[in-house]
Amino acid sequence: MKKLDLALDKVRENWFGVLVDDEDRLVASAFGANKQILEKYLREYSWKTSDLQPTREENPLAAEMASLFYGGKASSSVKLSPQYVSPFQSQVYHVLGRIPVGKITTYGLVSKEIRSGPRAVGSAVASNPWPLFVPCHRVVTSGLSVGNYSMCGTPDAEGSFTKRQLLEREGVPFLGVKIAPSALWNPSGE
DNA sequence: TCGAATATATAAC
DNA sequence: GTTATATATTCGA
Repeated sequence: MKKLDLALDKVRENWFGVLVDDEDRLVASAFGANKQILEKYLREYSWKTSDLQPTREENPLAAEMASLFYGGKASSSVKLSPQYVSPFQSQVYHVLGRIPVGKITTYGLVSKEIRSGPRAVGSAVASNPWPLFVPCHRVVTSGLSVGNYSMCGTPDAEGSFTKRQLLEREGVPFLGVKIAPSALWNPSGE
């Protein structure tokens, strides 16, 4: 890898940032209301994983990410750069990629699918470098409450609120603070 | 290597 | 509602 580029875009009240490698593959993505926090997060991720500091560039992937955030569809051709995630993380993200739009699954069901434990799945989902592109917001607790969500690396109430909004825009039905059981998707296909 | 820290699940009160 | 305990993976001293 020769270089990394960092691209930022603002749509309505949020900033969207992507880190792409020299083959235009997505290394990491992040979003949030605060541009400085967003950029700092992506630069630190870049430094920790590759020892490269990215240059500032334009990239259409940032706008695509905004589209996903506001309920649009992904253009199918986004390539993810796999080199900075563990084998265990890859397994988890493969399962997440199969969750249909408008459905959710739980940390426990994902862990059964790959013969691991729910807590380990939680850690892997929390460290997803490609939020929105890998739909980690579609994983919730076994009690069907929304659960936690990190933005720029930190989980908080704001994150959980955003997670719920994402799910609602995708058509996931809520009953009060819980998700309707009809929206549950089981990765084992039963 | 080991101990602590997780975006958990389950059972018990 | 609250604990207590089991659990897999990761990270740092």
